[in-house]
Amino acid sequence: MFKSVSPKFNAPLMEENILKIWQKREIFRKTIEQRKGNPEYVFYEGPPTANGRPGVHHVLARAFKDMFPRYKIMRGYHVSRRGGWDTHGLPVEIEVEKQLGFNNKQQIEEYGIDKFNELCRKSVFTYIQDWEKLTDRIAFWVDLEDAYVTYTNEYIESVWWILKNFWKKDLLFKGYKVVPYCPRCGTPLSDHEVALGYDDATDPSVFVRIPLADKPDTSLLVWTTTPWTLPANVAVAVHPEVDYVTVERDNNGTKEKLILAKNLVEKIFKDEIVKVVDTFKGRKLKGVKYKPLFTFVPVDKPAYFVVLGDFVTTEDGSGLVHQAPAFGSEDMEMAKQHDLPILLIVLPDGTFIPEITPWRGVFVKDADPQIITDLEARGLLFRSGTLTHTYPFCWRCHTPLLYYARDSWYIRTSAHRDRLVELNNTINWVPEHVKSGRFGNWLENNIDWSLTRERYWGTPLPVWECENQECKHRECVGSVAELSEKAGRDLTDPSMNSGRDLDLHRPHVDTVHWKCVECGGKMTRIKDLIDVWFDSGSMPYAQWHYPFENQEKFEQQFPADYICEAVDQTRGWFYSLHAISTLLNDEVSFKNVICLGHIQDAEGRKMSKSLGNIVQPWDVLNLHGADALRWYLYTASPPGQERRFSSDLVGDVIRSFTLTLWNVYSFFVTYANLDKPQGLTVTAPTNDLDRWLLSELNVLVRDVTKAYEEYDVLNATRPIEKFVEILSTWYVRRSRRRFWKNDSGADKQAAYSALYTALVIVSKLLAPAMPFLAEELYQNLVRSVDETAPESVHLADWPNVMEEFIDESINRDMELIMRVVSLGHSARQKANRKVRQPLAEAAFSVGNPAERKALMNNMDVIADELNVKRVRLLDSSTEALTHTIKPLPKQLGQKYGNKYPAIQKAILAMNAEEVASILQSGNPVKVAVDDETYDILSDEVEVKAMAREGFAVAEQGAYVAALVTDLTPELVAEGLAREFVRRVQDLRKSAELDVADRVELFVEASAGLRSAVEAHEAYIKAETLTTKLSFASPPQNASIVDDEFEGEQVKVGLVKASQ
RNA sequence: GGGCUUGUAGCUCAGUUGGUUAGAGCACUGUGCUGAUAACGCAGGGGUCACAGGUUCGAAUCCUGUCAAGCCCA
Repeated sequence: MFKSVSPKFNAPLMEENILKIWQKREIFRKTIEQRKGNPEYVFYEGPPTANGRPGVHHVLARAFKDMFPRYKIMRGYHVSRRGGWDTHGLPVEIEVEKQLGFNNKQQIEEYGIDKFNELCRKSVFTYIQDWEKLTDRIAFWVDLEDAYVTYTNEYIESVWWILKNFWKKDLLFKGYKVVPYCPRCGTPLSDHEVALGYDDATDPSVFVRIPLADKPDTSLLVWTTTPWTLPANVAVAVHPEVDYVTVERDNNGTKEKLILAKNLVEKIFKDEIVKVVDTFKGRKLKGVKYKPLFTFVPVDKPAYFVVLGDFVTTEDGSGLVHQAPAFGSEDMEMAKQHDLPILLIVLPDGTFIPEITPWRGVFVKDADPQIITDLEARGLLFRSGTLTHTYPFCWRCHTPLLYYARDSWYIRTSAHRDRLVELNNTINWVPEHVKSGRFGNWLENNIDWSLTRERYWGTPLPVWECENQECKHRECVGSVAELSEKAGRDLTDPSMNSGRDLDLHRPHVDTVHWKCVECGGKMTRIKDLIDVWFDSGSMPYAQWHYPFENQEKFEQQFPADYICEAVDQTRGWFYSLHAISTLLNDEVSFKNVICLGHIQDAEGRKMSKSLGNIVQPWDVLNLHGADALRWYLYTASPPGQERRFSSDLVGDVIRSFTLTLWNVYSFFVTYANLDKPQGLTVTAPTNDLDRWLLSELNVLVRDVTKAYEEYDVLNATRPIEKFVEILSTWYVRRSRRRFWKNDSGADKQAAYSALYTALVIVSKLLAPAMPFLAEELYQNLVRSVDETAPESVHLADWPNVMEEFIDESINRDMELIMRVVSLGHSARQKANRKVRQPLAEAAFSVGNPAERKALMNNMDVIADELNVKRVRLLDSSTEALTHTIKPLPKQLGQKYGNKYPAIQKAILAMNAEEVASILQSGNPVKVAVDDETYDILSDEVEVKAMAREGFAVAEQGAYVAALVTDLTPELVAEGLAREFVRRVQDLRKSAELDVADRVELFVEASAGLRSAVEAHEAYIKAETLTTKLSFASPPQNASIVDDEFEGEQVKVGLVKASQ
């Protein structure tokens, strides 16, 4: 009937087999095709770069990416899950540079951009097989055969189309950007490169007087470590909220006044006595004009006044910050805000321009002493010294970096700031705080998107400029056709392009020129590439080569219902997607997003190569399998939280969850194959356990479904664990005898049906999260008996909630039963009465009438679990009871506020029995405190009944279990019989008999035990499948056990009976 | 330096509008149960709820500050 199931469980082996089945039957393809024509559910794959090996953090993202499409497919949606690869950018170039032994851009240019880019193109897919293997093994179903690739001409053309669109809307513009720049290498450095080169440096530390324009005796005191930037000064920044002072002091015989931050006075003047003549907030200085220090370069806009900036600190310096927009990014921001002039007084080689006459051609750092001398001569120098601090150097040549304004192209995202925020508010973020927190704040403080990258392997910025310096006419190109038209030849036709196929990368695209329409000059592409994030953010359009092809496909696949990446993507992919779709379509590009936390090692440190604490995904997969790994990632902590990770933690999943489920499954199959039950569908269960199980099962379906709809991964998974636990430890354990029964009556059938239904539905609920185990169960439980059923659990429909089975009261009642049984066991333990020894009676006290009723209805279950002859309620009318009372702080505290402590004290001072009897009759108790009387109601005090004597008692809250522990000779005999059965069962097991084998027993026992065995012979024979029990010496071939218990001796011999 | 997040038992995590003695699972110890189980039941040890103030009758929870960790930005 069913394929027999080994109780041994080998996850990796099972999973490999399932992989083969999926592959052979093309299940993934079928999950897509089967739902063709149904509503679309759209998932976007954030493209990874394949030029590094995939790690555990990639498994994390891919596991979360996988589960919702799987769920939606089972709900009947059509989900095409297209993969993608991010193939451009600096990391790729750095790989190739390493390979070639290069360490600067000049070497690349000498080597040839053409050849260099070809190597980049190949390098991108170095590890693609690793990626494909891992993706396959963890069952991330994504279409990699038809994946989009960002370096293709088609992809780039779509990106160009988007840029042209922005150009037409005046959203693409040229400006300045201050970047860390190496004057020797002549190149800006990426953040990553800057981080490589920090070192200690000794720089000048200079305080300068800047006299006010209309009060020459008063100066701003300004501090800088880069005197060479002073000739480019155009403003001074102060913090609006910081206190500033004007101090008066003696300067070589004349009085002078200086303005500086109040709390820096002591630090700057040390022992010198200065007179504070005025104190004021920084904002009062706004707009105050001063005399420029230098006037080498004329300014074309208002300059030389005080501006307000939150970035100003009073940790060092003077609290007044000199602003040279060309040489500091904060300075540049201030320049944009206040429309300040930008004085570019340094050439790309790091020397001053000719206009700076005294120091023309001098390297700026070398000019520092001369500038200081000049200031001193003019009486503007207040103090000069040196300062040692960490400063970035070029990691290649150790030249100190300059912060330096370079031409840069921007997208005017700040013009749509409000819309970016509005649209973001419609997105469902998990966890929610990212929406208004990290991502929302970022949008609210949006600055224009700097696009330019001065590199080689990336999407070229499609802007051409007239070489004529007088003209500089610019055009943006939005398609290959447009470029061909301008160039006057079909760029896609190799015969017209020196035999070359079209390639939109450098250097080929740079060879396309045309005549300027304004002046007839030569149009040449500017050299810039664009930020790779623009590539990935264009993916909704560019993956389809939209709008040049696939318009319908695009319409159907935009926007995404769901995306998922780690939290570091807030300003990466999440932003680039959002910004592009907002500016282009005025729409969101994704509706739901799970933002994952990072993975740390078992000690909570981040995983890094240098610490050597990286967990390799394959180590975990080979040991525990993909399901356990996935399940761990889903259930361990909320998705947005960073999580500690180790192989051992994944192993716990197997022990605590997988094996429990496997054992239930194996149990079912074992017995079902013996009994061959007829029909396994559930109609109207009559057995209480079945009714309870099916009720819990459908609550589970309801809750898990709701959680999936809300992208709540924890609640889509953890409740299944809980259900499987009670399925195993309560339902199966309580139902065991129903399956053992010899007859095949209706009750047995019902038990099979209920358990079967639970297992099949669990396998479906599990399918999106544990795709392998779910399939294994489904194939055997469903497919092996029903060839018309869907071929795979992943082609099956998601289970519907059968509301008619849900009965909250039966769930509550069963929970109560479990609770009182647990208390009963506790009482047994205290009385030192083991469970095998039957006891006469257990009595309980419970919270309310409904619970009393539930207890009465389930007395047989409780009696059986606790091995007692009788179960009843503790009853105050028939036995002496004592009561305890406990005032409840929640109720009384909220009602009486600060009078609560006194009231509580007063209640406890009263006679507990009196209070209990009043409250139990439903009347309020009157309590007097400080001349006031309060009515205390029955639900404001907990009353607990306690049996006074003759019982072993255990309690918890309002619940009490009391056992009668006195033993009669009959009870003792029955206990001995059960001990005897236990020995025989052990013997059966050690003799490796089959579950259904019949045996003969030969017994030698001391007198007490012998009479107990005789008294319970029928019970013993039935329990142990014994056909004949004789008090005689066992034969030679018997399995034998000798034992002693409860003061009795026994020797049992066991022989398999001839049937 | 700024923003966001996190800090509860040896480990992984719950903890509701502030309210009884801060919980669960794993691990450990004891004990019981078992013809599905690699299990399971009961009990025990294990806590400065990161730290310091504040609000309150009452704070793991609310407020302020500090420390530590992670990410992003400067």
